[in-house]
Amino acid sequence: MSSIRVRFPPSPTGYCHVGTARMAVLNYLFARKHGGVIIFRSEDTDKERSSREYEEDIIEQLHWLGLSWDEFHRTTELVSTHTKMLQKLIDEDKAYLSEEESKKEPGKMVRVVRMRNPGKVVTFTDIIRGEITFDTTELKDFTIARAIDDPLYNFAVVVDDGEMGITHVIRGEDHISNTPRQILIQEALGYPRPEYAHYPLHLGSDRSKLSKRTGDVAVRSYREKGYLAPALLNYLATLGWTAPSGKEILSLEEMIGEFELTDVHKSGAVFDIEKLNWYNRHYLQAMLAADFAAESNKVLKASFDARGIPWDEAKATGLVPIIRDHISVWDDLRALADKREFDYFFMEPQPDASRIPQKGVSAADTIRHLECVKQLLSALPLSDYADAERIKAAVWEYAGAEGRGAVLWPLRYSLTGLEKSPDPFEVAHLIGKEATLRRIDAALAMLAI
RNA sequence: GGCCCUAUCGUCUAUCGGUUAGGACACAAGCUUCUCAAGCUUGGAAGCCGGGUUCGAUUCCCGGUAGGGUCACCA
Repeated sequence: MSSIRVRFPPSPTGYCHVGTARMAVLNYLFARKHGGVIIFRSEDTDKERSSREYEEDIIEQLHWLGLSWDEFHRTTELVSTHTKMLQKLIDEDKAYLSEEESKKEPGKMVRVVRMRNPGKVVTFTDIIRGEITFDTTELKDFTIARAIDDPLYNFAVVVDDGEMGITHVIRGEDHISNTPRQILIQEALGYPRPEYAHYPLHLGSDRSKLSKRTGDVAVRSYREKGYLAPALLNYLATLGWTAPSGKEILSLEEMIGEFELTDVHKSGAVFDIEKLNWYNRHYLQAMLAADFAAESNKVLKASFDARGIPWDEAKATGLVPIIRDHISVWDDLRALADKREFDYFFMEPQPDASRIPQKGVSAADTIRHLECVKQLLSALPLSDYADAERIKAAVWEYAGAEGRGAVLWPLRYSLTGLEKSPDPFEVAHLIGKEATLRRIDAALAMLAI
């Protein structure tokens, strides 16, 4: 039996940020590794900026990533306890009500609660960074509540952590300077001090704070672009943590098995979209064929529908293997489809006559090659079109003798109308014998003019 | 600016005083059925600077520099 208790304390003031996800992942791995309890606590003390919509998004995205928790709370639902503790501090003269002019609304008088700062040196041991010391006198008598029934974050956090028996506070290093304040409140209230672990923040490509300017920060936008949950999860976990085994590709279970807070790095890491893409490609390749095909067809169909091109499910399904090794993210497929990269599978291509011959090869020779290939392919029984390898075998000898490029380029270009595409055998296999011969004829006709 | 934290290839990192400083992403070249993609092979690429400690420092200590964080009646 473990007594470890951690928390996910996001403030619902925006859509689930990748930083929030990373915080949750680290807490999750630690808690699950040690059989601890995870408490999701929505830090909604800022009533003006918090909203249920954001809270729901955070819950939805964390679930999408595969994370879970054992208890759910909202800070604002715990205010009566906060008020009680605030009053206790005031009664003991460890805090006091202070009548001052409002900073937010100049001219208006408010009664905030200020901590009576004992002004001492606070030292705490961080699991990731070791000993950290602060002289708290410079903090003066800091504010802990806007009013007796309206606590500020630093106060609410300490009370909630204390009441919920939190044993490990795992959070980003932006909170490291909050820690001495919180320890002061904690000591005044008599709560035990939890273990602290402050991990470094991840940075944007220019090493500044990751923001909308340096890249996407919302988990939902990665999801919308077609990143896979296990890929984002894997990347986020290994950004700032290295598994002892040295493995870079790890499932959630494997990460739990290998995770230790002491292996979390001390320096900030740049969020590298290229590496995320690599992870995503890996997980895309690992998808079950049927699942991949279903999603692939969905994305492709949306593009075709949008452009009014007739949809052919069977052809699209045949395309799946080609798509599979051309994309890293589903968005890549969307972009390819919108750029008409796959249109030739569904409709006649629009080749440019001048580009049918391979560079340096005459039109006359090209016509001759195309005629020969046409003979070979037309002699090939329909059943052989079920296998690209047999189509290849049919023309391979001729192409080898006459120059592969001189033969294969016009073949492929005639079938696709594109300078870049999968090989002609694969294409012929997918569009079938009839279309293959028809397209060769069309190319021949263009060249004859 | 004060305080706190950090510092190895372009990026993510390994190294826990002695290594030809290893790996991954990205990049380049070559190969593999014309093009593209994938794959395979090969290659270039790093210890911020200055002092110590030590027989020996990337590693330990100090200083500098740089970057980040934080200095709210936000969280």
